[in-house]
Amino acid sequence: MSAARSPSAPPAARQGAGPGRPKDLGKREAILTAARLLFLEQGYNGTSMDGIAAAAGVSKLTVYSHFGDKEALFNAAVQATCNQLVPETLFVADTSAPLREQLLGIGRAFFALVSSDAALATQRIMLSASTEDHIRRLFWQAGPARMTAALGSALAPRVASGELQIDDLELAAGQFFCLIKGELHSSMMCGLTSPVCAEVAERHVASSVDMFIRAYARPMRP
Amino acid sequence: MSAARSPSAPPAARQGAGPGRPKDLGKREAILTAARLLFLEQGYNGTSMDGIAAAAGVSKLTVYSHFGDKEALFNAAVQATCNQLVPETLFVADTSAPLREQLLGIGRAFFALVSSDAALATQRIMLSASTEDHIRRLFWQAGPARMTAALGSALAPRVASGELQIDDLELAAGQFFCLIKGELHSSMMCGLTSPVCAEVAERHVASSVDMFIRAYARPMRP
DNA sequence: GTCTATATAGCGATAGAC
DNA sequence: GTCTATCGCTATATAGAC
Repeated sequence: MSAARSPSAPPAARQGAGPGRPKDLGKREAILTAARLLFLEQGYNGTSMDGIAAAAGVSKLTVYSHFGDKEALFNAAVQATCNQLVPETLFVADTSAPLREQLLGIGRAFFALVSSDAALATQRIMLSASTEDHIRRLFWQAGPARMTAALGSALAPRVASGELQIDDLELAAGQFFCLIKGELHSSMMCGLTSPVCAEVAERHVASSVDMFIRAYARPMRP
Repeated sequence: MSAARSPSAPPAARQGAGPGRPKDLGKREAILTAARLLFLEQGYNGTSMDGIAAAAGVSKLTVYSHFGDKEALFNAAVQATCNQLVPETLFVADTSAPLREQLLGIGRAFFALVSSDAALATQRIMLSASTEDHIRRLFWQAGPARMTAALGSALAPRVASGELQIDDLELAAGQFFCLIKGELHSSMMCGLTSPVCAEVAERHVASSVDMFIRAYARPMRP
């Protein structure tokens, strides 16, 4: 239902700029881009190699020649997406700003990250029953584990200075991220409130930060 | 690879007790039970109608005669599982017990619920990309929405008495459940720490409850 | 009302031509 | 190195016998 292309048309001059560039890398990149998009949109089982080849503008055998089989292509797409989604420098331990401002900044960035369409789709794929456990663990290491570790490091100076009273830094970091995600994130994963308006998001982040501060800020007895 | 049954053997006297019972209801129930189990174990796409028929001990056409097609059977399985998973009476507003004890009881029950294999599998199915949004919303109404509303009602007397200082009850209830689930739940969804030991779970619930109390218990100025 | 056997279609992976 | 055409397998859904 998609054979509208005449078989004698030259396939070149459609992908990039000049015909003299190395075709290999361009096609490989196009395949990987198409695979990432389709896997995120339709899941592993819902995506066919034919569809990836068609979306990339290449033939199916070209896909198989670059990546071995479907699972290898899926792994490559997962790696690429994870590496792009989580930035290298997550949070700077900015002890000069007030605590609430620092937490608000981290909370806004994290909520925007997990609320993005790409992240929602990634989580759907990762938590799907058809995804194997070793892929899920790979995602856990590349995503949530790095986040909690980074937040723990960012919060350590506040604990050392006595501004925060936290026994278990990793536990508190996990609690912070769970609050920031909140039920809003769960409802988005369930298809409700798909694009949450900026004002609602800001109020949600502020509520979470304030609750975290009330629970962990220095109590009355120094 | 499973044709070990002789075709001349009578298929009766294998399902229930007596041959005089109505076969219709028994087979329908068997099909629904098998469908629920397999859908939870292997997801929608991963489960075949052949597998359901084999697990139920009936033929494939019997499945099609009772439920119209695969999607209708899936919907029926989802409805049945949701209705069974969430108990009718969730929490009693036990204002006689101390606050911490009440929250610990609710937290233990909720954590045990969302950590059960059935609930984990249900959430995998619900959040999967292949599940349609209207099914997800149905699950949201039957599950999380009822939980937060019930906890809000259970906490209302504590707020009225001044023991808790909460502006938005629904928000606080959602925060409580997010804390109880915590990163432990996310890691379980990702295949790590599959059966969490009782001691770890108890410490996790207690940490969440204590943080909630520190954030929302009556401040120093009455 | 139920079962065996089959039609139809889509997908993953491959053979051979250019 | 790339494309067209094809094999083998599986799954949904159905036709006809008992």
